[in-house]
Amino acid sequence: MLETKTERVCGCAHDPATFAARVEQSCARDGVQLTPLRRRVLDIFSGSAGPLGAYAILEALSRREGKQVAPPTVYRTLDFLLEHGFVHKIESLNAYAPCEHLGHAHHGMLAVCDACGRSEEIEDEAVMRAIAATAAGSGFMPRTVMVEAKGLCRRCAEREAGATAHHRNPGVASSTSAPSGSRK
Amino acid sequence: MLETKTERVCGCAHDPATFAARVEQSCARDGVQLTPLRRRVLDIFSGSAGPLGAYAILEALSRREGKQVAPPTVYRTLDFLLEHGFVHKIESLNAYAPCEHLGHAHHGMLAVCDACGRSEEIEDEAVMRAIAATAAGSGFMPRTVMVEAKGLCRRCAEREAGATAHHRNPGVASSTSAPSGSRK
DNA sequence: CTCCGCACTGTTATAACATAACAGTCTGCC
DNA sequence: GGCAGACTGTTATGTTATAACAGTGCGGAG
Repeated sequence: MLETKTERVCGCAHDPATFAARVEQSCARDGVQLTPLRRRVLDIFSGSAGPLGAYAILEALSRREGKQVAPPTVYRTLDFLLEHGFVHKIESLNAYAPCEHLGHAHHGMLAVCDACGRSEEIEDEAVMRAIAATAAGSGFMPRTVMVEAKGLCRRCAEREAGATAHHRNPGVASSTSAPSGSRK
Repeated sequence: MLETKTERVCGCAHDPATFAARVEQSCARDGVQLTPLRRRVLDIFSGSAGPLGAYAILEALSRREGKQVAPPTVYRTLDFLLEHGFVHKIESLNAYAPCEHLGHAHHGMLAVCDACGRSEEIEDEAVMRAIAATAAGSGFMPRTVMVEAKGLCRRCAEREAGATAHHRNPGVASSTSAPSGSRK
Protein backbone atom coordinates (compact mmCIF):
# COMPACT_ATOMS: atom_id res chain seq x y z
CA MET A 1 0.00 0.00 0.00
CA LEU A 2 2.67 2.50 -0.73
CA GLU A 3 1.85 3.80 -4.13
CA THR A 4 0.96 7.42 -4.35
CA LYS A 5 0.03 7.33 -8.01
CA THR A 6 -3.59 6.34 -8.09
CA GLU A 7 -3.74 3.89 -10.93
CA ARG A 8 -7.15 3.26 -12.42
CA VAL A 9 -8.92 1.35 -15.10
CA CYS A 10 -8.84 4.15 -17.56
CA GLY A 11 -5.09 4.41 -17.40
CA CYS A 12 -5.14 8.15 -16.82
CA ALA A 13 -2.00 9.67 -15.47
CA HIS A 14 -3.46 11.94 -12.78
CA ASP A 15 -0.17 13.65 -12.47
CA PRO A 16 -0.69 17.27 -11.56
CA ALA A 17 2.74 18.18 -12.81
CA THR A 18 1.95 17.11 -16.34
CA PHE A 19 -1.59 18.37 -16.34
CA ALA A 20 -0.92 21.53 -18.29
CA ALA A 21 1.11 19.68 -20.87
CA ARG A 22 -1.62 17.12 -21.39
CA VAL A 23 -4.25 19.78 -21.85
CA GLU A 24 -1.95 21.48 -24.31
CA GLN A 25 -1.73 18.33 -26.37
CA SER A 26 -5.46 17.91 -26.25
CA CYS A 27 -5.96 21.47 -27.49
CA ALA A 28 -3.46 21.06 -30.26
CA ARG A 29 -5.19 17.92 -31.40
CA ASP A 30 -8.65 19.48 -31.37
CA GLY A 31 -7.71 22.86 -32.72
CA VAL A 32 -8.68 24.58 -29.52
CA GLN A 33 -6.92 27.83 -28.81
CA LEU A 34 -4.76 27.56 -25.75
CA THR A 35 -3.54 31.10 -25.24
CA PRO A 36 -0.66 32.12 -22.96
CA LEU A 37 -3.09 33.31 -20.33
CA ARG A 38 -4.96 30.04 -20.34
CA ARG A 39 -1.72 28.17 -20.31
CA ARG A 40 -0.53 30.11 -17.30
CA VAL A 41 -3.71 29.26 -15.44
CA LEU A 42 -3.18 25.61 -16.27
CA ASP A 43 0.33 25.89 -14.92
CA ILE A 44 -1.07 27.30 -11.72
CA PHE A 45 -3.33 24.28 -11.41
CA SER A 46 -0.40 22.02 -12.15
CA GLY A 47 1.54 23.54 -9.33
CA SER A 48 -1.24 23.28 -6.80
CA ALA A 49 -1.82 20.47 -4.37
CA GLY A 50 -5.54 20.96 -4.18
CA PRO A 51 -8.56 22.75 -5.56
CA LEU A 52 -8.16 26.48 -6.12
CA GLY A 53 -10.62 29.27 -5.56
CA ALA A 54 -11.00 31.83 -8.32
CA TYR A 55 -9.34 34.47 -6.19
CA ALA A 56 -6.47 32.19 -5.31
CA ILE A 57 -5.89 31.78 -9.02
CA LEU A 58 -6.19 35.51 -9.39
CA GLU A 59 -3.47 36.10 -6.85
CA ALA A 60 -1.19 33.48 -8.29
CA LEU A 61 -1.71 34.95 -11.71
CA SER A 62 -1.06 38.48 -10.52
CA ARG A 63 2.12 37.35 -8.88
CA ARG A 64 3.25 35.56 -11.97
CA GLU A 65 2.41 38.41 -14.32
CA GLY A 66 3.91 40.97 -12.05
CA LYS A 67 0.82 43.11 -12.26
CA GLN A 68 -2.68 43.05 -10.87
CA VAL A 69 -5.15 40.93 -12.78
CA ALA A 70 -8.88 41.52 -12.48
CA PRO A 71 -11.55 38.93 -11.64
CA PRO A 72 -13.17 38.75 -15.09
CA THR A 73 -9.88 37.64 -16.56
CA VAL A 74 -9.81 34.68 -14.24
CA TYR A 75 -13.47 33.82 -14.58
CA ARG A 76 -13.29 33.95 -18.34
CA THR A 77 -10.38 31.61 -18.33
CA LEU A 78 -12.19 29.29 -15.97
CA ASP A 79 -15.23 29.38 -18.22
CA PHE A 80 -13.07 28.25 -21.08
CA LEU A 81 -11.50 25.47 -19.07
CA LEU A 82 -14.83 24.31 -17.67
CA GLU A 83 -16.44 24.37 -21.07
CA HIS A 84 -13.79 22.10 -22.50
CA GLY A 85 -13.82 19.83 -19.49
CA PHE A 86 -10.26 20.64 -18.46
CA VAL A 87 -11.30 21.62 -14.97
CA HIS A 88 -14.27 20.93 -12.74
CA LYS A 89 -16.01 23.21 -10.35
CA ILE A 90 -16.41 21.91 -6.84
CA GLU A 91 -19.66 23.50 -5.84
CA SER A 92 -19.43 22.79 -2.17
CA LEU A 93 -16.13 24.63 -2.03
CA ASN A 94 -16.61 27.29 -4.65
CA ALA A 95 -13.33 26.05 -6.00
CA TYR A 96 -11.93 24.56 -9.15
CA ALA A 97 -9.85 21.46 -9.72
CA PRO A 98 -8.06 20.08 -12.74
CA CYS A 99 -9.84 17.22 -14.44
CA GLU A 100 -8.14 13.96 -13.71
CA HIS A 101 -9.77 12.15 -16.56
CA LEU A 102 -9.02 14.29 -19.56
CA GLY A 103 -10.63 12.94 -22.63
CA HIS A 104 -13.49 10.98 -21.15
CA ALA A 105 -16.78 12.45 -20.25
CA HIS A 106 -16.99 13.15 -16.55
CA HIS A 107 -19.00 10.32 -15.05
CA GLY A 108 -17.64 10.33 -11.61
CA MET A 109 -17.76 11.70 -8.15
CA LEU A 110 -15.54 14.25 -6.53
CA ALA A 111 -14.09 13.30 -3.20
CA VAL A 112 -12.74 16.14 -1.11
CA CYS A 113 -10.52 15.45 1.86
CA ASP A 114 -11.40 17.49 4.93
CA ALA A 115 -7.92 17.06 6.31
CA CYS A 116 -5.55 17.77 3.45
CA GLY A 117 -7.94 19.68 1.23
CA ARG A 118 -7.10 17.69 -1.85
CA SER A 119 -9.76 16.48 -4.18
CA GLU A 120 -9.91 13.30 -6.10
CA GLU A 121 -12.09 12.33 -9.00
CA ILE A 122 -13.46 8.85 -8.77
CA GLU A 123 -14.97 7.43 -11.90
CA ASP A 124 -17.77 5.01 -11.51
CA GLU A 125 -20.47 4.13 -13.93
CA ALA A 126 -22.41 2.23 -11.29
CA VAL A 127 -23.08 5.37 -9.31
CA MET A 128 -24.25 7.25 -12.35
CA ARG A 129 -26.43 4.35 -13.42
CA ALA A 130 -28.01 4.19 -9.98
CA ILE A 131 -28.69 7.90 -10.08
CA ALA A 132 -30.19 7.72 -13.53
CA ALA A 133 -32.40 4.84 -12.48
CA THR A 134 -33.55 6.61 -9.34
CA ALA A 135 -34.27 9.79 -11.23
CA ALA A 136 -36.18 7.91 -13.90
CA GLY A 137 -38.24 6.22 -11.22
CA SER A 138 -39.51 9.57 -10.07
CA GLY A 139 -40.01 11.03 -13.52
CA PHE A 140 -37.09 13.40 -13.30
CA MET A 141 -34.96 13.85 -16.42
CA PRO A 142 -31.42 14.71 -15.35
CA ARG A 143 -29.30 16.86 -17.59
CA THR A 144 -26.29 17.25 -15.33
CA VAL A 145 -25.43 15.39 -12.18
CA MET A 146 -23.02 16.39 -9.48
CA VAL A 147 -21.73 14.08 -6.80
CA GLU A 148 -19.46 15.47 -4.13
CA ALA A 149 -18.27 13.65 -1.07
CA LYS A 150 -16.38 15.08 1.84
CA GLY A 151 -14.41 12.97 4.20
CA LEU A 152 -10.93 11.60 4.55
CA CYS A 153 -8.76 10.48 1.71
CA ARG A 154 -6.89 7.23 2.06
CA ARG A 155 -3.72 8.90 3.15
CA CYS A 156 -5.25 11.10 5.80
CA ALA A 157 -7.46 8.30 7.07
CA GLU A 158 -4.40 6.16 7.58
CA ARG A 159 -2.51 8.94 9.26
CA GLU A 160 -5.44 9.54 11.62
CA ALA A 161 -5.74 5.88 12.38
CA GLY A 162 -2.05 5.66 13.17
CA ALA A 163 -1.83 8.88 15.13
CA THR A 164 -4.68 8.05 17.45
CA ALA A 165 -4.46 4.33 17.51
CA HIS A 166 -5.41 4.02 21.17
CA HIS A 167 -7.09 7.21 22.09
CA ARG A 168 -9.60 8.95 19.81
CA ASN A 169 -9.63 12.29 18.36
CA PRO A 170 -11.70 14.96 16.74
CA GLY A 171 -12.11 13.54 13.24
CA VAL A 172 -10.92 16.58 11.39
CA ALA A 173 -7.40 17.82 11.25
CA SER A 174 -7.02 21.31 12.49
CA SER A 175 -4.11 23.02 10.89
CA THR A 176 -2.76 19.97 9.21
CA SER A 177 -0.93 20.98 6.10
CA ALA A 178 -3.70 22.54 4.16
CA PRO A 179 -2.38 22.99 0.68
CA SER A 180 -2.36 26.39 -0.85
CA GLY A 181 -5.72 26.62 -2.42
CA SER A 182 -8.02 25.31 0.24
CA ARG A 183 -10.23 27.63 2.11
CA LYS A 184 -12.97 27.51 4.73
CA MET B 1 -48.26 6.04 -13.47
CA LEU B 2 -50.57 8.96 -13.09
CA GLU B 3 -50.15 10.12 -9.54
CA THR B 4 -48.91 13.65 -9.00
CA LYS B 5 -48.48 13.36 -5.25
CA THR B 6 -45.14 11.72 -5.00
CA GLU B 7 -45.97 8.93 -2.67
CA ARG B 8 -42.97 7.16 -1.26
CA VAL B 9 -42.04 4.35 0.97
CA CYS B 10 -41.44 6.59 3.91
CA GLY B 11 -44.92 8.02 3.83
CA CYS B 12 -43.71 11.58 4.18
CA ALA B 13 -46.19 14.29 3.46
CA HIS B 14 -44.05 16.60 1.30
CA ASP B 15 -46.61 19.30 1.73
CA PRO B 16 -44.92 22.69 1.76
CA ALA B 17 -47.92 24.27 3.42
CA THR B 18 -47.60 22.11 6.50
CA PHE B 19 -43.84 22.13 6.60
CA ALA B 20 -43.50 24.69 9.35
CA ALA B 21 -46.07 22.95 11.48
CA ARG B 22 -44.34 19.62 11.14
CA VAL B 23 -40.99 21.10 12.11
CA GLU B 24 -42.68 22.71 15.07
CA GLN B 25 -43.94 19.36 16.26
CA SER B 26 -40.55 17.83 15.78
CA CYS B 27 -38.96 20.57 17.88
CA ALA B 28 -41.52 20.24 20.62
CA ARG B 29 -40.93 16.51 20.76
CA ASP B 30 -37.15 16.87 20.91
CA GLY B 31 -36.95 19.87 23.17
CA VAL B 32 -35.41 22.01 20.46
CA GLN B 33 -35.98 25.70 20.77
CA LEU B 34 -38.05 26.97 17.88
CA THR B 35 -38.06 30.71 18.43
CA PRO B 36 -40.40 33.15 16.70
CA LEU B 37 -37.66 34.18 14.31
CA ARG B 38 -36.96 30.61 13.33
CA ARG B 39 -40.62 29.93 13.01
CA ARG B 40 -41.03 32.88 10.70
CA VAL B 41 -38.28 31.62 8.47
CA LEU B 42 -39.98 28.25 8.33
CA ASP B 43 -43.18 29.98 7.33
CA ILE B 44 -41.32 31.68 4.52
CA PHE B 45 -40.15 28.30 3.29
CA SER B 46 -43.67 26.98 3.59
CA GLY B 47 -44.95 29.72 1.37
CA SER B 48 -42.32 29.28 -1.31
CA ALA B 49 -42.61 27.22 -4.46
CA GLY B 50 -38.92 26.51 -4.73
CA PRO B 51 -35.52 26.84 -3.10
CA LEU B 52 -34.71 30.19 -1.57
CA GLY B 53 -31.50 32.13 -1.51
CA ALA B 54 -30.38 33.57 1.79
CA TYR B 55 -31.00 37.07 0.57
CA ALA B 56 -34.45 36.17 -0.70
CA ILE B 57 -35.22 34.96 2.80
CA LEU B 58 -33.74 38.14 4.12
CA GLU B 59 -36.07 40.25 2.00
CA ALA B 60 -39.12 38.20 2.86
CA LEU B 61 -38.23 38.44 6.51
CA SER B 62 -37.66 42.17 6.35
CA ARG B 63 -41.01 42.60 4.67
CA ARG B 64 -42.71 40.48 7.25
CA GLU B 65 -41.05 42.15 10.21
CA GLY B 66 -41.60 45.59 8.81
CA LYS B 67 -37.97 46.48 9.38
CA GLN B 68 -34.66 45.71 7.79
CA VAL B 69 -33.04 42.48 8.91
CA ALA B 70 -29.30 41.91 8.55
CA PRO B 71 -27.62 38.94 6.87
CA PRO B 72 -26.23 37.34 10.03
CA THR B 73 -29.74 36.98 11.37
CA VAL B 74 -30.72 34.95 8.36
CA TYR B 75 -27.53 32.91 8.22
CA ARG B 76 -27.76 32.06 11.88
CA THR B 77 -31.27 30.87 11.43
CA LEU B 78 -30.25 28.83 8.41
CA ASP B 79 -27.40 27.33 10.44
CA PHE B 80 -29.88 26.21 13.02
CA LEU B 81 -32.23 24.72 10.44
CA LEU B 82 -29.41 23.00 8.59
CA GLU B 83 -27.95 21.62 11.77
CA HIS B 84 -31.21 20.02 12.71
CA GLY B 85 -31.85 18.77 9.21
CA PHE B 86 -34.94 20.90 8.67
CA VAL B 87 -33.57 22.40 5.50
CA HIS B 88 -30.91 21.43 2.99
CA LYS B 89 -28.46 23.60 1.19
CA ILE B 90 -28.38 23.22 -2.56
CA GLU B 91 -24.76 23.92 -3.28
CA SER B 92 -25.09 24.28 -6.99
CA LEU B 93 -27.62 27.05 -6.48
CA ASN B 94 -26.41 28.60 -3.27
CA ALA B 95 -29.94 28.18 -2.11
CA TYR B 96 -31.86 26.45 0.64
CA ALA B 97 -34.83 24.14 0.49
CA PRO B 98 -37.07 22.62 3.16
CA CYS B 99 -36.35 19.00 3.93
CA GLU B 100 -38.99 16.77 2.45
CA HIS B 101 -38.11 13.84 4.63
CA LEU B 102 -38.21 15.21 8.13
CA GLY B 103 -37.17 12.68 10.62
CA HIS B 104 -35.05 10.39 8.52
CA ALA B 105 -31.44 10.95 7.81
CA HIS B 106 -30.93 12.50 4.43
CA HIS B 107 -29.95 9.66 2.13
CA GLY B 108 -31.10 11.03 -1.11
CA MET B 109 -30.43 13.16 -4.06
CA LEU B 110 -31.67 16.60 -4.82
CA ALA B 111 -33.25 17.09 -8.19
CA VAL B 112 -33.55 20.66 -9.36
CA CYS B 113 -35.76 21.52 -12.29
CA ASP B 114 -34.17 23.93 -14.74
CA ALA B 115 -37.56 24.99 -16.01
CA CYS B 116 -39.69 25.60 -12.94
CA GLY B 117 -36.91 26.00 -10.43
CA ARG B 118 -38.45 23.63 -7.94
CA SER B 119 -36.37 21.08 -6.16
CA GLU B 120 -37.30 17.62 -5.17
CA GLU B 121 -35.65 15.29 -2.76
CA ILE B 122 -35.44 11.76 -3.99
CA GLU B 123 -34.58 9.13 -1.44
CA ASP B 124 -32.67 6.17 -2.64
CA GLU B 125 -30.49 3.86 -0.70
CA ALA B 126 -29.15 2.25 -3.85
CA VAL B 127 -27.44 5.46 -4.92
CA MET B 128 -25.88 5.94 -1.53
CA ARG B 129 -24.76 2.34 -1.40
CA ALA B 130 -23.16 2.65 -4.81
CA ILE B 131 -21.36 5.79 -3.72
CA ALA B 132 -20.17 4.24 -0.51
CA ALA B 133 -18.92 1.22 -2.41
CA THR B 134 -17.12 3.32 -4.98
CA ALA B 135 -15.54 5.47 -2.32
CA ALA B 136 -14.45 2.45 -0.34
CA GLY B 137 -12.89 1.02 -3.45
CA SER B 138 -10.56 3.97 -3.66
CA GLY B 139 -9.85 4.22 0.04
CA PHE B 140 -11.85 7.35 0.58
CA MET B 141 -13.89 7.60 3.78
CA PRO B 142 -16.91 9.76 3.09
CA ARG B 143 -18.37 11.79 5.89
CA THR B 144 -21.00 13.64 3.93
CA VAL B 145 -22.22 13.00 0.44
CA MET B 146 -24.08 15.35 -1.79
CA VAL B 147 -25.89 14.44 -4.97
CA GLU B 148 -27.49 17.16 -6.99
CA ALA B 149 -29.08 16.69 -10.37
CA LYS B 150 -30.33 19.39 -12.69
CA GLY B 151 -32.77 18.70 -15.44
CA LEU B 152 -36.50 18.62 -15.93
CA CYS B 153 -39.02 17.51 -13.38
CA ARG B 154 -41.80 15.22 -14.50
CA ARG B 155 -44.24 18.02 -14.93
CA CYS B 156 -41.99 20.27 -17.00
CA ALA B 157 -40.71 17.37 -19.05
CA GLU B 158 -44.28 16.48 -19.95
CA ARG B 159 -45.10 20.04 -20.80
CA GLU B 160 -42.06 20.27 -23.05
CA ALA B 161 -42.89 17.00 -24.70
CA GLY B 162 -46.39 18.21 -25.40
CA ALA B 163 -45.30 21.61 -26.65
CA THR B 164 -42.81 20.24 -29.13
CA ALA B 165 -44.39 16.89 -29.81
CA HIS B 166 -43.29 16.35 -33.40
CA HIS B 167 -40.15 18.33 -33.70
CA ARG B 168 -36.85 18.73 -31.84
CA ASN B 169 -36.46 17.10 -28.49
CA PRO B 170 -32.94 17.57 -27.08
CA GLY B 171 -34.41 17.12 -23.66
CA VAL B 172 -32.89 20.31 -22.37
CA ALA B 173 -34.95 23.33 -21.59
CA SER B 174 -33.79 26.51 -23.17
CA SER B 175 -35.02 29.64 -21.51
CA THR B 176 -38.27 28.20 -20.32
CA SER B 177 -40.05 30.12 -17.58
CA ALA B 178 -38.17 30.39 -14.33
CA PRO B 179 -40.26 31.07 -11.24
CA SER B 180 -39.93 32.76 -7.90
CA GLY B 181 -37.17 31.14 -6.01
CA SER B 182 -34.74 30.47 -8.78
CA ARG B 183 -31.91 32.75 -9.53
CA LYS B 184 -29.04 32.94 -12.00
C1' DC C 1 -32.45 38.67 45.16
C1' DT C 2 -28.29 39.13 42.74
C1' DC C 3 -25.07 37.68 39.88
C1' DC C 4 -23.68 34.81 36.34
C1' DG C 5 -23.71 32.10 32.30
C1' DC C 6 -26.04 30.82 28.34
C1' DA C 7 -28.77 31.14 24.18
C1' DC C 8 -30.50 34.10 21.15
C1' DT C 9 -30.78 38.36 18.43
C1' DG C 10 -29.12 42.94 16.78
C1' DT C 11 -25.65 45.79 14.44
C1' DT C 12 -21.73 47.22 11.87
C1' DA C 13 -18.37 46.19 8.89
C1' DT C 14 -16.12 43.45 5.62
C1' DA C 15 -14.71 39.22 3.24
C1' DA C 16 -15.30 36.06 -0.56
C1' DC C 17 -17.28 34.84 -4.85
C1' DA C 18 -19.05 36.32 -9.40
C1' DT C 19 -20.71 39.12 -13.41
C1' DA C 20 -22.10 43.24 -16.45
C1' DA C 21 -20.69 46.37 -19.68
C1' DC C 22 -17.69 48.46 -22.48
C1' DA C 23 -12.96 49.45 -24.42
C1' DG C 24 -8.70 47.95 -26.55
C1' DT C 25 -5.69 44.70 -29.14
C1' DC C 26 -4.38 41.28 -32.30
C1' DT C 27 -4.97 38.21 -36.18
C1' DG C 28 -6.63 36.44 -40.31
C1' DC C 29 -9.19 37.39 -44.24
C1' DC C 30 -11.38 39.86 -48.16
C1' DG D 1 -7.09 49.09 -45.83
C1' DG D 2 -10.94 47.67 -43.42
C1' DC D 3 -13.65 44.35 -41.26
C1' DA D 4 -14.96 40.40 -38.19
C1' DG D 5 -13.97 37.55 -34.53
C1' DA D 6 -11.62 35.97 -30.54
C1' DC D 7 -9.27 37.31 -26.76
C1' DT D 8 -7.94 40.38 -22.96
C1' DG D 9 -8.14 44.71 -20.11
C1' DT D 10 -10.71 47.80 -17.03
C1' DT D 11 -14.17 49.72 -14.15
C1' DA D 12 -17.88 49.09 -11.52
C1' DT D 13 -21.11 46.45 -9.15
C1' DG D 14 -23.91 42.47 -7.72
C1' DT D 15 -24.39 38.41 -4.79
C1' DT D 16 -23.31 35.30 -1.08
C1' DA D 17 -21.33 34.74 3.50
C1' DT D 18 -18.87 35.76 7.89
C1' DA D 19 -16.29 38.25 11.79
C1' DA D 20 -16.69 40.67 15.84
C1' DC D 21 -18.90 42.73 19.36
C1' DA D 22 -23.13 44.60 21.86
C1' DG D 23 -27.68 43.98 23.93
C1' DT D 24 -31.45 41.27 25.91
C1' DG D 25 -33.88 37.80 28.41
C1' DC D 26 -34.03 33.75 31.11
C1' DG D 27 -32.84 30.17 34.45
C1' DG D 28 -29.89 28.47 38.04
C1' DA D 29 -26.25 28.89 41.87
C1' DG D 30 -25.04 31.22 45.64
